[in-house]
Amino acid sequence: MATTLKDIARETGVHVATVSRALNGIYGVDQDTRKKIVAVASRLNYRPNRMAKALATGKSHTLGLVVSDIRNPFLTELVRGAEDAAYAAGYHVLLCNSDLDPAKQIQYAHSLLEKRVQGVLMHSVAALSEKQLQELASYGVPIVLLCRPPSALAFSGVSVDNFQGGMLVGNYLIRLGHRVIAHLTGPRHHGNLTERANGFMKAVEANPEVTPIIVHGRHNYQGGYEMTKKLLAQHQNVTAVCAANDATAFGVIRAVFEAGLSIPEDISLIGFDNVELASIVRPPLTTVDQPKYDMGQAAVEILLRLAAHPDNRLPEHRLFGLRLVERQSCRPLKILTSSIINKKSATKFRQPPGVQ
Amino acid sequence: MATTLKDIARETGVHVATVSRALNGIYGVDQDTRKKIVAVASRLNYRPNRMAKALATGKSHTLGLVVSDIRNPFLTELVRGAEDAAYAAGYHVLLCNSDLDPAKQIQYAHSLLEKRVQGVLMHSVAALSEKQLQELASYGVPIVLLCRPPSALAFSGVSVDNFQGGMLVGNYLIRLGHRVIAHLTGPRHHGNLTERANGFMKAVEANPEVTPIIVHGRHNYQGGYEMTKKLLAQHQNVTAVCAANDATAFGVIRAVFEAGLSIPEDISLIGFDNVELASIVRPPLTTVDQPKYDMGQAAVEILLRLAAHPDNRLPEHRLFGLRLVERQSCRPLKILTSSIINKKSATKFRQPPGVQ
DNA sequence: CTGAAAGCGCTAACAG
DNA sequence: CTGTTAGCGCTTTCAG
Repeated sequence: MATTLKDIARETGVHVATVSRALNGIYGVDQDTRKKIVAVASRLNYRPNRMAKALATGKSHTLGLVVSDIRNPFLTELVRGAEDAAYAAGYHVLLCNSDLDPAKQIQYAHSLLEKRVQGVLMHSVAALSEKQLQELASYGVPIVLLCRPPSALAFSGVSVDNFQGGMLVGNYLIRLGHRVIAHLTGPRHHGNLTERANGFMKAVEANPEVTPIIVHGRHNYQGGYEMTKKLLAQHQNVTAVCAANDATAFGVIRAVFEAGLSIPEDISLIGFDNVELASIVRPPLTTVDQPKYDMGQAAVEILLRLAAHPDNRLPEHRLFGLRLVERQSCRPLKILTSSIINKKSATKFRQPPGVQ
Repeated sequence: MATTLKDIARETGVHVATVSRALNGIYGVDQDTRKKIVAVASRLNYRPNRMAKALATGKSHTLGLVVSDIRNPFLTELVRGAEDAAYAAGYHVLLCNSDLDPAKQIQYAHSLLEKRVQGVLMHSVAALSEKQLQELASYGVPIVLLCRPPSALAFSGVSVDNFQGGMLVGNYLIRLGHRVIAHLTGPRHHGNLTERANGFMKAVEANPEVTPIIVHGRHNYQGGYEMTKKLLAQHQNVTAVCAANDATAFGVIRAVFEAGLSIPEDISLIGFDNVELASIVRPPLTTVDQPKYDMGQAAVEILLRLAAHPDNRLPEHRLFGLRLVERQSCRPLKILTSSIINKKSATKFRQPPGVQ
């Protein structure tokens, strides 16, 4: 069907090896024969069969990428960064959505290995056991973990310091004067989110005058909405809430709004991730920026370096910095000691316990 | 490195062909030898080399998918639908981001063909010439076009009727009583968006009392913002705007807000696409739903059917229905004839020309 | 039921 | 500079 080296060889009257050399621009082919070969190749619309090439060379020029769900804007951005880096290096990426299902994750990983990808990027691997990961690694194909803390497992990876991120958020809110702060987090043992919660608590503990309220729930829009409903019903005195991530924060916005309150007038809100939407929503969301795109890119860079040196496979972990991006969902809280509170804000704004 | 059929054959004392048969569950292998082979295979952690298999069988079990930018939420959803359908059928998908660059698009398509994908899904092919598409098609690999109208080109595809969608929007707004309606669209010859604009105009023309205002610009958040700034400055009397898509509508929201007006009180707004965000933004956006996920899924189904029948390659086009989803960004306009206008709305709401 | 052999399309020494 | 040969790992007749 498709034209092959052999076709060109026959047509040109030379051996396929020569055609191969000519087309691959290897030094050592007569200019005239090369010209002729190239001409025939283009006339016949020759397209090299990369699978055959890959089989022969052992290089598929393909990477695997498994994420839980590409529709998560955080992951979308990460994937784009990865794809761009791969493309720039002449690689393609096979995209897999695991839906956080460990079995599906493993299955995908195996399929990828069978397709002889030269490396695989994995996100949301928290649910995999160390044994499972080791098994995958045992095939000799480099694996880079996305958004997992640097571990003793000796896997390469890219991540941010979530603990520090949590502290960042906590301190920010405290510095603004908030004293009753709710933190909406995920399920009880979600690695990254728990780290954020811990960081937050660390900040709080350094300031005995602040009261933290930790709420567990689903860390998404719906979950944020539900957690906030509950929160608002039980704690009239919160003046600030920080959410596990932006998606959760969006749910908070809705719930706060439905409760007849305003952000940031009554409740200061801060998210985490800085997805695109954070700047579009109203009020524009103050949040912590994770360099998603760069992380995807870096992960591929590490992967390719690892793939290029089957010897010297020293794992590498890149830790990215976090940055608070202030928008309009937080406001400084006037404290008792700050003498003057004008009428308007006194009635319109929620005040910390004791103020009213 | 990796264990191969040959390894298993040696270990088991049979020929590789037998091993192949045994492992592929082909009828005609002694139960005992099969058992032994399977045992050895699993002991050696055998993973078939799919590339070799693909080379031998001519089936790569891989599909190509080129979109402009996965970060476009519309496309994200589409991609997810496609990936799910592919996975369900035992296929993988290679994801490519072309950034709407025709050269990059063609280049990606060629790379995919060289990797012997069994089919390719392409979005945003408007910029490609018929000749270019034909060239790609000439390789005999089925191609399904995403979001292009059924054409004479005899390509398979999935799409919606954008013209009808435009009418749907126009009629809805007219029925609500709006008389000066702006339509924010894209560049002058953007196929789909132009169709929507045409459909909108069709609706308007059937109602002589309605004044349409067409604004061209970039069909994204920023563009929507800019177009609206201009619109509001030049036309004090608009009471409704429909945007080319949701992203544009989000820009409208911001601009309207900054102008000190409210949605839907002063301006009724309607989008197109129904991306997830549409229900999250405030006010929740009334829009036209495109079944993105289903379209991605359907496209893969068509592709696989085409791939399965190299003979009988009758192109198939699936046209999906559009559905108006009413949320809270539009309000009915009180007309002169509707006798009573209470004080509050008279001062607070914008009224059509002549009312104030 | 199983072995032998050829082949998928390309690369990579190794000779000439 | 170019042809020969072997081989990547698996499938698939064709014999036996």
